[in-house]
Amino acid sequence: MVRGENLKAIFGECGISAALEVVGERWSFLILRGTFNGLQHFEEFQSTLGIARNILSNRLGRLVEHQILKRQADSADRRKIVYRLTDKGRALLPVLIALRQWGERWVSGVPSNPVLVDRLSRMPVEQMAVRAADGRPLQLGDLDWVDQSELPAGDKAA
Amino acid sequence: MVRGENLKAIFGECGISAALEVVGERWSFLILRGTFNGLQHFEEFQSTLGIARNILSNRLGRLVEHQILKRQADSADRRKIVYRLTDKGRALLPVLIALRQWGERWVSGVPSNPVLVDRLSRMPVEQMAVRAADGRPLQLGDLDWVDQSELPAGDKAA
DNA sequence: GACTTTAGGTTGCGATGTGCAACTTAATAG
DNA sequence: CTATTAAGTTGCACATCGCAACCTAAAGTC
Repeated sequence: MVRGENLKAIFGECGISAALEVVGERWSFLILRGTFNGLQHFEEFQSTLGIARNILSNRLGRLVEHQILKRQADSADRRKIVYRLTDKGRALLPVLIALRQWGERWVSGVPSNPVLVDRLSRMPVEQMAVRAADGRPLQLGDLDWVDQSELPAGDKAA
Repeated sequence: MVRGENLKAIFGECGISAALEVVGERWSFLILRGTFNGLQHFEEFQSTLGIARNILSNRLGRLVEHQILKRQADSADRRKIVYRLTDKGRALLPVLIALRQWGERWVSGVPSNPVLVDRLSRMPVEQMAVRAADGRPLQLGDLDWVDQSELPAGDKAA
């Protein structure tokens, strides 16, 4: 399966290109990481990330445009603008964590400190993995691409 | 937790920046998606992705340099060069799938066809999620960042 | 109320990155 | 032995990035 002539079909419809059009630019992921860690204001992003002001302005604008962040006036100080994650933005958490875990394991080598834990159990979260419906982690060789019509009826999409 | 002064500590050590230095450039993810879907040769990437030849050459070189792909001579045709995923490259699968699922759900709107299924059960894979040790999916509010030293002893890192 | 500082930008300009087309070099096919 | 294919490289135009300086409006300061 997935060889030769039908590659183009797969590629054309793939959600990855769609995602990258929205968050694929340099700095976008780092800005999002910032919001997940509590950054809210322009000057906070600028000083923490060291990004150029014009680029930051542009990226925040694009993220707002794509409804990944929302731009709100700060009620306490009318000079300030608060950038907050939307549901769409929050949904990027698995991507960010998968990227972080990969970077730790394969690039920086050491598990980052602080560690991400389950608030209740205080235990570190699992390694991100592609999983079967029963929770089994799947490797590349355990996967197939099939046409929607070939699915056993009534399955929810992945 | 994670407010104000200790933000910089978190950011500096975060695996996300490490990961992005290696795979954060434009086209890198799309090239990797290609390899996961079976692309192997320069001309295959070029014609399928529509990327400029000089950029493709540069990106493949960088991915090889970072040991995400390996460059092998094709035994059958000595003009051809085969680009293959290394273990480090294969380990990016969760990132790619998380990105794909997000793009499907929040950008393109429709689940992509073909669907990624478990080879054995023929059922679509689970939605990628950050999970507790017991497999429970965790939302942002269910998570905390803690210093390594605060962990109950003997936990494996996340 | 004038004066300074802070927040969130915008503008200009040089350096870097991207995309296209043409060229190269080596191996293979006819 | 000529043509074609694979995998690049080179030159050049154009877009994006990053830095520094500037701008505007709202707070704070006295």
